[in-house]
Amino acid sequence: MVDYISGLNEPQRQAVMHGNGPLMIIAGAGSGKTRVLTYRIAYLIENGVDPFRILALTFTNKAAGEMRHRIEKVVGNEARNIWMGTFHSVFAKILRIEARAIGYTSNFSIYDTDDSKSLLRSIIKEMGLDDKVYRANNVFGRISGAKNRLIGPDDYLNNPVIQADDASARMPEIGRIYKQYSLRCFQANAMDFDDLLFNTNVLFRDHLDILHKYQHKFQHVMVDEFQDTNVSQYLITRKLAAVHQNICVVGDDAQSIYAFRGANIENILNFQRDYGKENVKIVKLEQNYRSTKTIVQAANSIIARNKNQLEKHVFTDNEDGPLIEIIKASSDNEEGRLIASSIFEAKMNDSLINNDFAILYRTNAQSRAFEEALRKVSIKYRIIGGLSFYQRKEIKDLIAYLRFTVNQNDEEAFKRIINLPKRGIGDTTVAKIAVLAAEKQESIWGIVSEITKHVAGRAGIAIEGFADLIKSFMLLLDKKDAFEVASHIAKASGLLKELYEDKTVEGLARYENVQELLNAIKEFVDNPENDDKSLGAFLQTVSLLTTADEKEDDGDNDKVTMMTIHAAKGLEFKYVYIVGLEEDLFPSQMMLESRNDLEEERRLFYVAITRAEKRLTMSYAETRYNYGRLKVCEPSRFLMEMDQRYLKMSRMRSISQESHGYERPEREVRDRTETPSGGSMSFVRSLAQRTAQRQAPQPTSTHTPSADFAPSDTSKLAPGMKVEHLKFGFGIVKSMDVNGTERKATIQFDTAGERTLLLSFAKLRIV
DNA sequence: TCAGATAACGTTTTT
DNA sequence: CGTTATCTGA
Repeated sequence: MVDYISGLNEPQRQAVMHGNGPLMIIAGAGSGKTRVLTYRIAYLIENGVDPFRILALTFTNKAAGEMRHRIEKVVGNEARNIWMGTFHSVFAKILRIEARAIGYTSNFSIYDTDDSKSLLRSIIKEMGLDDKVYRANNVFGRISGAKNRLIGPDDYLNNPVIQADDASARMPEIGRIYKQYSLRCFQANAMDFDDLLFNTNVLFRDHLDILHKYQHKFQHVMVDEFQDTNVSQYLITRKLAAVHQNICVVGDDAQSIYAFRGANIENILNFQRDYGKENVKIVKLEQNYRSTKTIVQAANSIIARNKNQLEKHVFTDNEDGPLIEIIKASSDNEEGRLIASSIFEAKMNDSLINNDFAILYRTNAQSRAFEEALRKVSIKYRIIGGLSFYQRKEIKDLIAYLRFTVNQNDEEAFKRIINLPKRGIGDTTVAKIAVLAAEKQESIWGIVSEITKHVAGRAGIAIEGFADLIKSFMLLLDKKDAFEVASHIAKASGLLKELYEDKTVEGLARYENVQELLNAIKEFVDNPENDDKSLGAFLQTVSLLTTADEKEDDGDNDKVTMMTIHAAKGLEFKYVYIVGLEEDLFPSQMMLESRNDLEEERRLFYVAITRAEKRLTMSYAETRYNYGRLKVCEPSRFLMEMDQRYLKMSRMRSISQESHGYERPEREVRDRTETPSGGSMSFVRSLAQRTAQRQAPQPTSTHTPSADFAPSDTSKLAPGMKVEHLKFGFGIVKSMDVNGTERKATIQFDTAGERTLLLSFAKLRIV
C-alpha cells in the first residue's frame, strides 16, 4: 500500500481522514487541494467504501480524468468505478437513463450554445419581434441565468421582479420567448447545457423513487471547485447527499471566477447553514507549496482589496524568488516578440523546457500575436480553448447528420442538414414544411418522412430523397456501432465527397478534420471503459467535450501553453506570463462598465498570479489592434493595486523603430519624456498620471501608424504589382512584394505621405 | 435556388 | 479584422 498520509500537513491529514458527515475544505491556491481530494477518495476506498458508491464532481473533464488517474496510482483499478466527471456529464448520463420519467427519450440531443442561439433567433423572428432589440446573445443570457436559479418559464412570467426588470430593459417579451424556447427544446427532444442541470432538478423533484435510488446509491458525494457551483448544481448535490450526509466540498472563495455563469459564492455560506454549523467540519488549507514568497504575497496584495471573502491567510515557506517583471511593449505584436524572446532566453539560461511556460490572457482573441511571435523563434506551443475542434463547420455538419439520425426531432440539426450538400431545398420549402407540420399537428419529421402525401413536384422529390437517406441511416443504428454508422453516414450523405473534391488548402484541412472526427469515434468505440458503444452514447459525450479535453495531435508534447486565465484554473507552471494587462482589457471593459464588481476580476488576476511556481512576468501594450482598428491603451489599474515592492519594471526594448518619421499621439510623446529609464517608483508615478488622465480619453486615431508598421530599410519593392482590396487600416496599399510569409508594401496613408511597410498579417489579393 | 458581392456587426470568461 | 446576414443577378 502506498503511504500517502505521512507526507501531509495537519489540516491536510484531517481532511483526508475525516470519516462521515459534511466536510468543507477551504483550500488556498497551491495548497495541495487536488492531492487532498485524491487521497481522501483513496482513503475511503481503502476503508471499505465501494467505489461505485462514490460520486466526485469536478469542473472539467480533464480534472476528472487526472484525478481518476492519480487515485488509480494509489488504489489501482478500482478507481475506474468511481462516478467521476463534470456536473454536466454525470447528470447527462443519469438523465439518459431516466429520460422517460420527464418525457424525453434517452436519445435526446444536447444543444450547444450555437444551437440555442440559432433556435432563439428563429423564435424571435417567428414572434415578430425586433431582432435588434431582442438579441439572441442577450436573451440567451437571461434565460440561462433564470435556469441556473431554477426559475422555469412559468415562474419567470409570474415573477413581478423579473418582469419589471425585463420591462425596464425594454425587453418585456423575454418571458414568452423563454416559454416558447423551452417548448421547442422539449419538442425537439433536446436539452441545452443548463437544461442538463435544470432537468436533473426536475427529475429529482418530481420522481422521488428515482431520487431515492441515487440518494442511496451515492454514499459519498464530493464536489471540487465548490466556489464555482451555481444554485442549480448545489441543490442537486444537496439532494443526493440528504440520506448519508456524506458531502465533501472543496473550494476557495478567492478563486471564484464564474459568477457570470451563475456561480454563487454564497453556496459556501449556505453550506454551513444547510447542514448546521455544529455538524460541518471545516478545514482550511493555507500553506502554499507551489509558489515563491514574492508570488504568494503579490497575489495576496491583490485580493486584499476585496470585501467579500472568508478569512484566510495563504502563506508559504518557499524561497523569496525573483521579483515580478513588468514588460511594457509599444504594440501587441511587440508584446508578442518580447515575450517570445523572454521565453527563449529563459529556456537557455535556466535550462527549462517548453512545458514549463504558460502565457495567460484575458480573452481568446489575444493569442494571435503570441502565436506569430513564437512561431518566428521556432518555439512549439499549444492553445487551449478558443475555437474548438467540435465547433468547426465541417465537424458540426457531420455531427448534425449523426444527431438527426439518432433523434429526428432535433430541429437545429434538421435546419443544418436539410440542404447540405445542396439538394435544391431552400428556405421557402423548409418554411412550407414547418407550416404544414403546425397545421397537421405533426412533427417535422412526420411530414418529411411521408412527404409524397403532402407535397408533389420537384421539391417533394428532393425531400423524399433526403428522407430516404435518413431512413437508411436509421436502420443501421441497432445493428452497427457508432463508428460504422458514422463512417457510412459521412460517405452516403455526400459530405465527405464534397470536401474531397475541394482541392484548396482549407478544403483539404476540412477533409482531414472529418477523418479526425471519425478517428475519435473509432477510439470511443474501442475504449473498453465505454460500455455503451452506440452512436447516441457517443453524441452525448461529444457534446460536453471542451477544448481542454482534446488530445494532442502530434507526438511532440513539449509545448508552451497558451490559454485564458479561466482555462488555467487548477494548473501550474514554472514560469508564467500574464499578458495584455491593460485597462479595459483586464479588467475587462464590461466589468468596468457594470462597475459594481471588480472583485471577480481581481480574483481572476489572483488565479493567474498563483499559477506561477518560480517566476512571473506581466506585460502590457500601449497600442493594440481590435477589429482592425488601432487602439491606444492604458496600463491596467491592477498593476497599481499590486504591492509595488514585488514589482520590477523591465528596461524598455526596441522602441527605436518609432523615430522613423511618424508622429506618435501627443500624449504618448509627453509620457515618454517624463518617464525616466525605468525604476519601479517612476513607473508608479507614470501609472498614476495615466490613470488620472483617463477621464478625458484620447480620440483613438485610426490614422496613426503604429510601430508594427515601422518602415523597412530594405525597401526594394516588386515594381508595378497591383493590389486589390486596397483599404488597409489607415491607408491604401499601392503595391506590394510577397516573400514567403512576409509582405512588404507601399502604403499611401489617408492623411500623411507614402511609406514602405512590413506587413505580417494583412490579407491582400494580388491581381 | 444559389453564388458571389456587399454591408453590418461584434467587444469576456465556459459547461 | 473576421464572420455572418442581406442583396443582386442569373
